[in-house]
Amino acid sequence: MEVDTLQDAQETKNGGNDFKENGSLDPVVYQLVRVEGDGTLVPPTEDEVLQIEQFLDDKVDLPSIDDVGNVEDFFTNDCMLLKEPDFEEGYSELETNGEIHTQQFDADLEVDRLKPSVDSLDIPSKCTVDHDHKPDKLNTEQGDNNIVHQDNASTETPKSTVLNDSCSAEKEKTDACSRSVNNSSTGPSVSGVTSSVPDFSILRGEVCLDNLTIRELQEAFRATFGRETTVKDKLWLKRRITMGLTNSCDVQSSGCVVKDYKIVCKDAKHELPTIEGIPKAEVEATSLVRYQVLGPGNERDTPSCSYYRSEDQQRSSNRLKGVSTDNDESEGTLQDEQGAAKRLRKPTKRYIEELSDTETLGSTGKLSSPGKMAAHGEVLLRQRVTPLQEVDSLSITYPTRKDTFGGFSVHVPYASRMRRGRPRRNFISFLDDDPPVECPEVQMAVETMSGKDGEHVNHKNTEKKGGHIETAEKKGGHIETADNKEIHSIEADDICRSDAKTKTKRGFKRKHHRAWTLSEVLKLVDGVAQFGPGKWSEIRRLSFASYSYRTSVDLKDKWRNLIRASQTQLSPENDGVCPRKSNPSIIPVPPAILLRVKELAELQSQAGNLAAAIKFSGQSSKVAQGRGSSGFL
DNA sequence: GTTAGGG
DNA sequence: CCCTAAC
Repeated sequence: MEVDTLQDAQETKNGGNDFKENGSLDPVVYQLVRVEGDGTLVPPTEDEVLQIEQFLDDKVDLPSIDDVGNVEDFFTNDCMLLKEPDFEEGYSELETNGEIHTQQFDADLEVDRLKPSVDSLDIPSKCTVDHDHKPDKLNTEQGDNNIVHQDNASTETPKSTVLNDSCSAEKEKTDACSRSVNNSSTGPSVSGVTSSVPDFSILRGEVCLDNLTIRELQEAFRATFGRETTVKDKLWLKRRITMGLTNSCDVQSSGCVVKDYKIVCKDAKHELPTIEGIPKAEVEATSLVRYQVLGPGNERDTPSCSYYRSEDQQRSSNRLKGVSTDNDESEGTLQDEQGAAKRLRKPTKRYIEELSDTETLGSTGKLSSPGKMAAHGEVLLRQRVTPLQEVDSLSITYPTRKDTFGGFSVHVPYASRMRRGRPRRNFISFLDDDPPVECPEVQMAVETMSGKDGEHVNHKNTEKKGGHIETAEKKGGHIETADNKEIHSIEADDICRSDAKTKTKRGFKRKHHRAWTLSEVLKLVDGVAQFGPGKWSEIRRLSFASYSYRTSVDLKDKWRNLIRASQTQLSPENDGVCPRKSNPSIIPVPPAILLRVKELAELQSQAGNLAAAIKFSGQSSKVAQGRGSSGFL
C-alpha cells in the first residue's frame, strides 16, 4: 500500500510534468521543501533531497527491497503525520518557475484517497496542506522557534523558491490553470474541486481576523487559498490566512487585521503588501530567502526543529498504534508522554553549533563516537521539556550558513540543518537497507585497491543473487557524492542511536544489528588487503563510504571475527563444517573468503613478527610500515 | 579521533 | 555490538 502510494506520488509528479509541458515549455524543476506544522517551510537537507529523489527513482524497485517493513515504516512514520488534517509536516515540491506544484509523496495522497473531500481539494498536485495540529499554546510554551526561512539566495534567476501556502494564495489567481491541471492530471486525481467561488468579499474592507468566527475564518481561508479547509483551529486559520495574504511565513496568529486584502498587524511590526495584483515575479521576490528570527511577542519558534522531529515520531507511533490524535488533543498529553520518557534541554546556541559541527564532521567522513551521539541525544531530549525555551528563542539571533540544495543557494539556519538529526528511523532504516551504489569515486577506489579487481567485481555481482540481504544493494543508483552519503549515513547512525534508545543505562539502546553481507565482507577483506589491518578508518572511508553505518570499530570487530572464523572453520577438524549450520538464515562466509582472510591474517602476523623482530633488533621499521603492520605498540 | 582488546 | 584504555 505504501508502495502504491509512492507510485501515486510518481504519477502525480508525472502529471505535473505533463501539465508543465502543456502549459509552457519551461522544464519543470521541482524544489523540495519541508512544511513545518505551523506552515513554515524548511529547505530540505541534501540528504532529504537525495533520498526523495531516490524514492522516486527507485519506486519500482521498492517491493523487492528485502526489508519492506522499513519502507512501510518510513511511510507510515514519517508521513502518517500527514494523513490527518493536523499533520505536522510534509514535503512539497514547488516548481521553481513559480507554478505551484506541491507534491507530498505519500500520506497526502492517501489523504486524498481516504478523504477526497477534505483539504487538498482543488490543489492540483497535492499542494501540501499543512495543518498545524499543535496548539499555539504549545508553540508558545515550547518555544517552537520557527525561524522563518524563505529561499532567497538564488538571486540570479527568478526562480527563487516560492514557499508554502503563500504560494497557494497566488495560485488563487491562476486557479483556472490549476484546475486544468487537475483535470489533466494522470495521477490520482484530487477530486472534489470546489465549484463555488470563494467569498472574496470576506477579506474586503477592514477585518480583524480575531473577530471572525471559525466559519468565517474558513471562508477567508478559502478566499485566500482557493480551497476549503476543515480545520477549526482559529489560530491556525488566522495564521495561515495571514501567511497567505502576506506571502510570508513570518506572521502572527493573532492581532492581525485584514484591510482590503492587506494584513495590518496590530503591533505594526510591518505592513506587508498583499499578493493581490502583484506580478508573479514580485511575489516571488517577496519570498526571498530570509531566515528571520521573530521578535518578542511572537509565538514562534525556535530553530530547534529537531524537537519536533521527536514529537513527530511519537505522534506517528501513536497513530500506528491506533491512538487517535485530534487537532485539539492537548499538547499536555504529548508532553507528559514525552516528558516521562525523555529529557529535554533548552536549545542553546552552543547546542545548535554542536549539531552543526556534527554534520561537518559527518561530511568529512568522521563518525562521532557513541558517547558523543549520546550527548546529542540527551540534548535533543531535554530540549523538549524545558519550558524556558522561548526566552532564548526570542532574543537570540541564530546564525545562518549558506547552503545549497536542489541547485538553490540558501541561507540555512543551523537549526534547520539540525533537523538532520531528527529521528527518522524508518526513513533511515529504509536507506540503510538499501545503501546507494557507491559513487564512481568510491567504486574506483574499491576497484583499484585490489589486485583482483575483476574478481572483486564479479564477486559483488554474483553474490547479489545469492544473498537476499544484498538484493537491494545495487538499487539506489542515483547520483550522490561521497560526502552526502556520509552525511545521511551519519545521520542514520545518529538516528539509530538516539532514536532507538528506550531506556538502557545511558538511555540508549544498542545499535540496530545489521548482519554483515558478503559484499561488505569482501569490501573489508579487500580493504585490509590494500591498506592493511588496523587502518580501519581508512578502509571505512574508502571502501565503506556507502555503508557508513559500519564504523571503523565495526570493521575491526568484523575482521577479528573473520580471522577467528577462518581459523576455526578452515581448520582440518572442522573442515567443511559450517559452525552455525543450524541457523539457515545466516549466510556463511564462503570458504574462499575465509581463506583469503586467513592468508591476510597470516601475512599480517608475519609482518607483525617481522616488525617486532626488526624493532627488537633495533633496525629501521621501514619494512614494518610497508604492509600496514600498524600493530606494534 | 582512532585503534585495540575485553566484555 | 558495546565499552574503554591507550594512543
